[in-house]
Amino acid sequence: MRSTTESPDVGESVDDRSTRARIRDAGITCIARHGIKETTARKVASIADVSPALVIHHFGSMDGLRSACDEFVATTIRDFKEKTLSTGPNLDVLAALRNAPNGPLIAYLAQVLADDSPAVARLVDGLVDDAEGYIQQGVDSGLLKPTDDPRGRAVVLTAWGLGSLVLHQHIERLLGFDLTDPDALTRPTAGAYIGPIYEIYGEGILEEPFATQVQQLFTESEGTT
Amino acid sequence: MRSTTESPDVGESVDDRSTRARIRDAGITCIARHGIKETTARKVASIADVSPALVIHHFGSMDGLRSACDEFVATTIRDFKEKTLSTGPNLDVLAALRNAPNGPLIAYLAQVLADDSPAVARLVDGLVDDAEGYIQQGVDSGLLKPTDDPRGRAVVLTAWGLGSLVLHQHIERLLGFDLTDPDALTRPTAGAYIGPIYEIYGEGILEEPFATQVQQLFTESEGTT
DNA sequence: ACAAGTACTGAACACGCGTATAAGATACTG
DNA sequence: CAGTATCTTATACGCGTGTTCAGTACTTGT
Repeated sequence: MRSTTESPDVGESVDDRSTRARIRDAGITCIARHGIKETTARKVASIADVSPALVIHHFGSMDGLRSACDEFVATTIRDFKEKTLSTGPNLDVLAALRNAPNGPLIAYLAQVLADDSPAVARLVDGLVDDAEGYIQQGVDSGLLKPTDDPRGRAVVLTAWGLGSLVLHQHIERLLGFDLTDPDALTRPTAGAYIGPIYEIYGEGILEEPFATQVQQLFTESEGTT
Repeated sequence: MRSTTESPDVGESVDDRSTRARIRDAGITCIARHGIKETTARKVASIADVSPALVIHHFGSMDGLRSACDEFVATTIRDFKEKTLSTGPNLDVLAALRNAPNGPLIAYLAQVLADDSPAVARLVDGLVDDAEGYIQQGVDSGLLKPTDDPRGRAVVLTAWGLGSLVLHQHIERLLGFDLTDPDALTRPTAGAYIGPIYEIYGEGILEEPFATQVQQLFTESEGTT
């Protein structure tokens, strides 16, 4: 079908290292920087150094570009997770993604998570699935306490991680720690954010007698559903 | 100055129960339903059943309307919190707001939290302050464990609560529980969300030996700042 | 070398947007 | 009653948007 100067039988990868990929990456960059609604065909075109018409020519519409960006980010994340799955259990949903090299993935996520799309929904579902797996690993290896509701715990932990990412501006204002920074974990202010988290993860925040009391309150009202 | 058919010396309240307030409420409703970027002068005008020009006439610009909405929601929340402050400590940032009667406050928050604005930043800061106060109360009364970093704990807990709110669509998809529902806490699916949370709040998720290990790791790298 | 098809651009279209302006309606003040 | 200030609307302007279209450069297959 289409080829540049290389062998045309590779299909996807040839198609991808060309202008079309540059435009897609420009879209990801623009969304990561300015958000979805501020990402216009002309801005993307200017970043990719092409004409606005070419954006439409390659992706059909701005919606098509959006889908392509979502899809690409999702598969990139999935691929990267597979590669680093052997790192072992991790409670930070984003820990693995931080080391990913392909552009501003985390900032893109922060912008896109709030505004729902099918690809993002699938991505989040995948992250929850992974979290559930990681947690199970942790339980098996004796690092994490077991639970009656592994799925619920995975959803809550993922929501906390991703939700904090979406609110990164507030967290940065309040703690001086920017979650969208790729090197966030090595910053000196990282402890201000991670410290309280692992304090809660470690021992909880409820005093013992009250903890078991609340615990029973909620294990009564469910469990039989 | 301005009055309808009532005494003109009350100032604000007279100004407020009239068309201007209807437009402001229409703005809040529209933002809560469709988000900020989708909230246009014409849509707001249609909801308030007035002409688009009147929106500008009363608020100067769409930015003015946005500010007025932010301000109104913020003061409404602040007022309501003051009224129900005697309820005692609470770990759910939104628990108090749920009972607030004035329209879709929570849905408004969910739409606005991601997209920063000065009023929202102040509101979030206030919520963190309140959380810190609540937590201190809890510690004093023996319900909550003390911490070396009360501020950090308050920020993290608030971020978790608000972040989950922003991601309500994902949580609803995964757990069947809608955080923007004013009566969310009475729904039968509430336990699926609240259960895991209070399990973590109660006992944490890390097994004891590993917990203290991680704990020391992070108390070493900070504390001296 | 020639035909065909693809990559790419510049200009233009229709549309929805925020907003200004002028005029009409309405209600207070004297 | 007239005068005046405010409320409210209809209309229109300018702009940025997504997208279309005609046309040019270039690459590819034969």
